[in-house]
Amino acid sequence: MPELPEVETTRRGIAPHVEGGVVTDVVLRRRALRYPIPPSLLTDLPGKVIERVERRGKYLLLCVAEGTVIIHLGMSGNLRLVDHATPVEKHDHVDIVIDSKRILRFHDPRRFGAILWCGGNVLEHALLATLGPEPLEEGFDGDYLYERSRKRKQSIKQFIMDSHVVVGVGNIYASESLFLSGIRPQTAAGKVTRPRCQQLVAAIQQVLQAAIKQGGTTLRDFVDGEGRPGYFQQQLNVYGREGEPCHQCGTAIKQLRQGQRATYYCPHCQR
DNA sequence: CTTTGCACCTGTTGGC
DNA sequence: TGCCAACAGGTGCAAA
Repeated sequence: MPELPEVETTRRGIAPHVEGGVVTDVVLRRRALRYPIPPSLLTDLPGKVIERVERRGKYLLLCVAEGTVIIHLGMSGNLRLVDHATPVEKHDHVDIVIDSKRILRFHDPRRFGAILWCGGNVLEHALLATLGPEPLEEGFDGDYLYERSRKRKQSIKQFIMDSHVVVGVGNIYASESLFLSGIRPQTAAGKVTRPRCQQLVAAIQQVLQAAIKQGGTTLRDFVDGEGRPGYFQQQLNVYGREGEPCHQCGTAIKQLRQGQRATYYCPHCQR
C-alpha cells in the first residue's frame, strides 16, 4: 500500500503526538509479520522516551536514546493513533502505548510489514545500510541517475523502483513519474539520455511532493495517523486507468506487466 | 555483478 | 448466487 508519500504522511501525522512521550506498554497480539517481532520490543522499549519519529525510504523510525524501532508498513499496513476506547479489530497486531493514554496501533492484513528493534546506529542496520539516496534530498539528481543507469539493461521503470538506486518510488509513482517525463516504461535504463534522466528526476520529485501535499494516495485502504485517507488518487494520470483517455492527448492508456507488476502509460505521450 | 522469479499473506474483484 | 483464479500500494532472497 504505502509508498514514500504515504509513509511520510503517516510520520507527520503521528510525530507531534508521539515525540517526547514515554512508552508505557507494548502489546503484541500477533508476532508473525514479515520477520518475527523481536522479544526485545517488549523488554527494551517500555520506559523509554520516543525522541523523534524519522523516516528512511519507506521505513519509519521511532528513535529512543538506546536504539530505534524500525517499522515498515509493507503492502497493506497502517499505523494510527487511537485510544483505549477504540475497539481492537482484526489484524491490529501491535499496540505501542504512549503515556498510558495514546496508542500507536499497527494494523496489517497481509503481514508483509515489519517491526524490528535496533540498538546502535540504525543507518547501519542491514536493511537500511545499502539503500539508495532519498529522492527529495541532495544526492539524487539527473547526473546521479544517469551515471548509475549506464549499461543497465533493466527497464527504466524497474530501475527506479529499485530501492538501492533510489528509495521510495513504488509502483504507482513509478508509472506517474514516467508519464510526466514522457518516457516509455519499457526503455532500457542504460539508454535513457542524460537530459531525460534530469527530466525523470524532476518528475519523481514533483509527483512525490504533490502526493505528500495531498496526504498520499488511497486506492483501497490507506489511512494516515489519524485514520484519514489520502487524496492524490484524484490526480493520477495513468495508474489504474487502462483504456481511459490520456489527460493530455486523449489516447487510451495502456497497461503492461513488468516483473509481475502492472505498469500504465500513454503510448502517445511516452516514447 | 545484474536480472529474474518467487515467496511471504489476506482480502477483494471479476469472470464464468 | 457461488466458486475460483487473478490481482493488490513491497522487498529480500535464491538462482540463473
